[in-house]
Amino acid sequence: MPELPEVEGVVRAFAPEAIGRTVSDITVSDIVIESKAQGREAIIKGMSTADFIQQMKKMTIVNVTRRSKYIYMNLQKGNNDYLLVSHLGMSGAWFVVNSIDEVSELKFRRHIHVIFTMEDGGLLVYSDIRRFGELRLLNVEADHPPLLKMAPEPFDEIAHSHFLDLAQLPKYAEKPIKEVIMDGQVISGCGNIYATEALFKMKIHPTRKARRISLKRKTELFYVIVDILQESIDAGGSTISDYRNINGESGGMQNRLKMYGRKVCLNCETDTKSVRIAGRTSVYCPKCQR
DNA sequence: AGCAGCGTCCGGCCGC
DNA sequence: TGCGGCCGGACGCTG
Repeated sequence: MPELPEVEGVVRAFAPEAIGRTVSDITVSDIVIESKAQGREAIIKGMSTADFIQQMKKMTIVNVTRRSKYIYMNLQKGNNDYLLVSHLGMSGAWFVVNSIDEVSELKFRRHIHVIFTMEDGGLLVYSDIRRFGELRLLNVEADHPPLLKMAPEPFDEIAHSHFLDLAQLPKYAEKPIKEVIMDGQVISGCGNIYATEALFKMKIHPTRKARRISLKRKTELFYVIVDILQESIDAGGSTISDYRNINGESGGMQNRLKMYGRKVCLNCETDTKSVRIAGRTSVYCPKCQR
């Protein structure tokens, strides 16, 4: 599943392919059209399929950046600016191809839901096996208020003090630390994989209450998360389950994970345990993590 | 007002 | 082999 490092990899590969190109036409899968027609918010969020198709035509992609786990595509049409926000959910993937036959893996080719045909004839293809992803066309970021509530980028200077300020708030005091570090308003981009890794490295039990961790240890935890995110970016992200980079490329971080998905602790060979925190499975070593 | 809890968006995959 | 249940980012709704 794509977290911040995986999205960063997508953006780095996608941006040079997409910037400067103009959308000629949009094709939406029958499945999404039908789901939307029944009133569900399937992939295309906040507007009808017809409106999305109509508005996206003639849009020129002028920039592609990452914000937390979101891909932000700055668009222009005439004198107006727009923002297309793409979240990959559990299984979203972008492909830059000349024909959908070039989407080589069957399971991605079978779940192509939005095709952007560009004026030069090329295709920007959005595939999403489980349809948890989103495409949201906005005028400005503020038109979707939850985006404004995201924590700063973890690599920004202010991210550390922001993290400490929020993590010390009474409303987080009794929460499991893993839930706190996976809250995108506290620190952005840290999902299940990297939260699991950071807590293992810090030898902190995932259910430990936030208030039971000193300010000093919280600071250390913050920088461990940042370091792991950076290490993963450098490794090309983790290719787990349905995550692929542009055009199906895999990353290398999955081979460097020390706890996520493990049955046995690498430090002490104790069997790992798992517990559900905030609805998600959390793996930990009962001996190393306290 | 703010928040906890749950439903929603799904198909791959696992275990029986 | 067939099938029920599990899994999960982030938002929206409800109480």
